[in-house]
Amino acid sequence: MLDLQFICDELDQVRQNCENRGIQVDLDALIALRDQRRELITTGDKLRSEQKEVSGRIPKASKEEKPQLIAQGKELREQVGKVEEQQKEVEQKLRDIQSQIPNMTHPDSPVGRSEDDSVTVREVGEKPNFDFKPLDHVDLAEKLDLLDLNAGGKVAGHGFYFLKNEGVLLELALVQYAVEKLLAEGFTIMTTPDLARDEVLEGIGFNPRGNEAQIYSVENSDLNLVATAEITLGGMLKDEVVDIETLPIKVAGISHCFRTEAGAHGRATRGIYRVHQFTKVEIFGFAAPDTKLSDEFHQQILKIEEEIFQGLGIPYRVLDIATGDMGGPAYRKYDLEAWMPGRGEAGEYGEVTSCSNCTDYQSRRLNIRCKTPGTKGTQFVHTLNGTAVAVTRALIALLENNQQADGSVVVPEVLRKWVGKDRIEAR
RNA sequence: GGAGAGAUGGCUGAGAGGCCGAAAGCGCCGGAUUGCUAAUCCGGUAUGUCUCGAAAGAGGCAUCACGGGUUCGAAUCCCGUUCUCUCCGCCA
Repeated sequence: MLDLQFICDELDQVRQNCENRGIQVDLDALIALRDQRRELITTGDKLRSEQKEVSGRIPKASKEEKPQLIAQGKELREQVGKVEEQQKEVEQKLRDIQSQIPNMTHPDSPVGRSEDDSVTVREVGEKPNFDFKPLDHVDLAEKLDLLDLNAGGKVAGHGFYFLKNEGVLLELALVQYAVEKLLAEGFTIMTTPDLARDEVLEGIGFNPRGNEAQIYSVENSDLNLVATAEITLGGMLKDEVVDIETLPIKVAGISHCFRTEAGAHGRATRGIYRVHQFTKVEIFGFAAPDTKLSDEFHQQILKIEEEIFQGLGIPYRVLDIATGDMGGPAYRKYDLEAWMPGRGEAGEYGEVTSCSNCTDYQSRRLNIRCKTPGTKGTQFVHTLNGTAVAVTRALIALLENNQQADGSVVVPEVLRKWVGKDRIEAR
């Protein structure tokens, strides 16, 4: 959520930004509601002030005066009630509009409405040159007995899967590898709840119960299965004020992620590219409210993500995501797309990680602030997030890039200590 | 799951219908003293929001977990929710 004052002060900028991001918001209605709200506050404050004054006189008033003052107090109470009701209504409408407005955008982010407008920053690593027709991860996993999609479908429906044998070891190894890396980078690691309340989801920028919600919600409760540990890690400091000296706070969480993928039918439905549940190691940061600092932090997170894929020996490219494709909370966003030789006709890039600087967009609604000693007031912190490893997609890239002519898959050096072997052979 | 106790500022903790945005202490900031450090003394020190102001600032209102209610008036009384603690039950 953007600051209301900022929206009103910089209306043209905000309007242009909504345009760039392909979001339609009725900003004029917002301004009208803001004015209404202001008026109601002024009237309400006056009435309350009067009410306080009247009730303050009562204990000292004479017996004769009292009944009249009490009657006056009653009258004022009713008026105050009415104004407050109106104010609530107006504020609800105001908030509805306000929360549709996306974050402002980094001046260097490419402007454009679709993912095709995103800019490739760099391509890293050598794509493998196969002297045979490479298989896709589904065929590979079947040969090596790493994955059971049928069983997943039977038990929970399409989009669920069982990992088996070295598939499991690879999942655990990828998690360990990411955790080891993040520890070395000074992150505090945690495992996190796989469920979270509506208000936390909303604070992070997810819409838990809308029509096209990507979220599984639990009936008769305000809980939802999390789509990412970004939700829980960000929610961790909800309503707190931290000393600015403690920033940046660097955390990382291991969690399951659940996504309904509503409306995504038919798009890359084969295999485990688009699934309803996967394991992820997520990077999260709380930074001082200074775009220069949070941008630097953002670059650090990107660097970590890249080093993780470099370490795995998987070729990838970095995309600077276009304004229209980055989602509401992000101020700037990068994606890593790994080379997936089994995708499409002759291999394609597929998204494996992303990282965003959300500046104060999430913290404003979550009410996460920091305080600078010796100064008045508080400021909303900046939040950042990124994927260290999303297991299923990393697994796809890993299997497809490391396949051999005989159908076996070479285990990347860095994972061998956990997988316990160099190569996964067909059974 | 059952029974009970509780939630107060950055922290600890008093207050039990009006004199309470809230004692005291800690912490922090400014100053005095000080060879340095420590100690001592004095003063200041919540957040949000609206109005006025170029600003410094001044004023109104709100906030004692959250949401309702009672009352002329609620941190204080009542109801609901969330969370914490203790005991019992169950359990990996």
